[in-house]
Amino acid sequence: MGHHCCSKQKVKRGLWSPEEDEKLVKYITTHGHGCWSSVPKHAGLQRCGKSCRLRWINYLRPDLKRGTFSAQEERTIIDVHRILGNRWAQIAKHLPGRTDNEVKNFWNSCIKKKLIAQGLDPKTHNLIPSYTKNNACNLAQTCTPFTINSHMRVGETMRNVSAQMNPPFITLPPPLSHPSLHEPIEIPTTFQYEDPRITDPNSTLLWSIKDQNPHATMDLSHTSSLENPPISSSFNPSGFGFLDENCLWASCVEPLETQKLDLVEQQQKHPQQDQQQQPKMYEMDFNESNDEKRLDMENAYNRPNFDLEFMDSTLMTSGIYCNISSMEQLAWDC
DNA sequence: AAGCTAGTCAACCGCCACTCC
DNA sequence: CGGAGTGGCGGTTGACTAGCT
Repeated sequence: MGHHCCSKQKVKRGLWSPEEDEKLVKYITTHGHGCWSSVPKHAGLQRCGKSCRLRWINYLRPDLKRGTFSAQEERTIIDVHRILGNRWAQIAKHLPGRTDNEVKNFWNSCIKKKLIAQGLDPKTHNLIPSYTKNNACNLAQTCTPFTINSHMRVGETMRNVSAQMNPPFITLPPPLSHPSLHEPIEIPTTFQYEDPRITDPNSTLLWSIKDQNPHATMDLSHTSSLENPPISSSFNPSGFGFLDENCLWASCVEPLETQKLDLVEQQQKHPQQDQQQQPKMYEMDFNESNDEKRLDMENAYNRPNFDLEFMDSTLMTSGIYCNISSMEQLAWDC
């Protein structure tokens, strides 16, 4: 059963001959495709319009790159796939000269296997539980969903904004190496953001972003809330982090997890004192029972104004994105 | 050399969303 | 409002090829 336009006419199927290609290219370059259903008739082809369209888009288009994917392209595919999932057409928009079909094939035939070989679930980019159990890294958690904890002090009160973002929304890169396989990328475990507008050092607002690796924690000290996304950022070539007119990112040596461990130790030593003096760390992880919040995130993702800059900064601070322009281009397709 | 297997990739299929009448 | 036509997309298939036995 074919498409509507195919059912009415006797159409040829299978591989295209050079003659057919020539006819199609000749017609489209002179007339444009216009209505695809009328293309085969005008071009003298015994194909359905849909087949012509596919052939043009996937093979005959003059701006196609073809050839093997570069390491950079592979990284881009993995990184965008981590966010968008199997939205091949959207992923392909980040790869000039590549088609969704090409990206999809490359993913299925190559990247997918590499991720599996690294013990990563190609769908979620999280560690596969069985792999984790057998892995020497001895991760206590297995496939913990990506979590954002925002500890915000508003006046004298702490307001907690926390969201769990199950894949495919955002996950951080795996703890040991990036799955692109071409080159290992060091992932900074902690980030500290200093807002120049905040003069009181005690008014620090914390964001922690945790992935499956408890040691790969991103601590964004006082950053914008989800409702107020960070201002557009630019890549800081000096190292991890970003510089822009309103934000200053800097990598921090001490992982948040270490800080938490210190807290635990101090709590054990001075349990009562601690409750009063230590900065409160409210945890409100959204588990699977909290579908409503998760749905909100999904809706937010599907909205045109989805906070891509937040994702941008999230990925960039993870050190996994080398080409910021392509991340900024995410703005168009959601 | 022949047969088998796995990988690659072009093309198809089926579905959905949109537009037009 | 609903159906037809169309474009677009993701999943899947199958032909082809390279490598191995």
